[in-house]
Amino acid sequence: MKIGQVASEADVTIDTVRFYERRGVLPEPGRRPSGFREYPASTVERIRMARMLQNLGFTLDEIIEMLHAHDTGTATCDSEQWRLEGALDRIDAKIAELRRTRRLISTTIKECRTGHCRFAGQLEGDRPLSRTESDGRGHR
Amino acid sequence: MKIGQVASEADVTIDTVRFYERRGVLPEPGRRPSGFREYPASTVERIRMARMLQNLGFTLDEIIEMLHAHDTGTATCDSEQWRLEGALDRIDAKIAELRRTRRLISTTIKECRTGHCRFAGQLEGDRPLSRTESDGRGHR
DNA sequence: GTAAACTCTGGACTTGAGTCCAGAGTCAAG
DNA sequence: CTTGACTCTGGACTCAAGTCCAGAGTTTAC
Repeated sequence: MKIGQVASEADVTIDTVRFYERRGVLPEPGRRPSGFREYPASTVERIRMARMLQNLGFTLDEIIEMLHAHDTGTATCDSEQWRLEGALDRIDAKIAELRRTRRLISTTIKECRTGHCRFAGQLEGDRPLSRTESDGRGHR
Repeated sequence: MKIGQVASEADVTIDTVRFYERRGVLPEPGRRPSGFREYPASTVERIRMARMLQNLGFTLDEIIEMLHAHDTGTATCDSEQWRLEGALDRIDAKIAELRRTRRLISTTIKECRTGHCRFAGQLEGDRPLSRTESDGRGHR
């Protein structure tokens, strides 16, 4: 596969594919005599996996580490080495954290409903300032 | 509270507190006659909440939106308006996505164990086309 | 055998989220 | 008081993760 096809199937730009190569997310692909990169179909999966992990808040460096661990672990694939599993631990940790945060938000909402908002006094309540200016610029 | 105390209790730097103010995560605080910012204790909670959400992969803009929705909803706190709940939906969505990704990784690991790694052929040494065919165990 | 579409390299640019001064004023403990 | 810690502003800087060229070569469909 040429880079364009890989990119479109993995739903990223060509630039991103090349960037991933520079960063080490993807190994250097083979080249045609013309210099064009030639990818195995599996590259699409690899990119998709990387994007998923990124979406979940992992940095490229973490992802590179996971994939690299996988790559090298693959050498002894049936051993316990395959550390892509580290990703599972991380994901479990993240899920747990999401649950905690969810509970906290839930609580916060209930508190607010009963008039004990823990963010009270941020704007209303203590009018001191910030609400006064009418530039409407608001936040964001 | 002065900025330094807020920062240390929320476990961020003073610069971050001021940055959050510029971005709108925090409303403009009151000032002492000297010009020093004066924060209500609740600011610490607000920052902690923001950090938690960030940790989970939400961008500052999303967080600002959630908090702002909360702030304005607060005015009618017992109404249905309180859209911080949007955060709950997002968190639920994220948990669902984490689960899906977890399953995918799990599968990938199993595949590899049985010699059908979907990333096969990425490393050099990859037999020409990543056939990853049933040559038995992983690879190499 | 041509266009149109694709790919190459290398570097510059962007955006998000901070981080780091410098120079000057303020606070609080002794 | 004085001194050392704290705070102010505004702008420059960093780092990650892309994104966007320009100018030149390659492939493919007609």
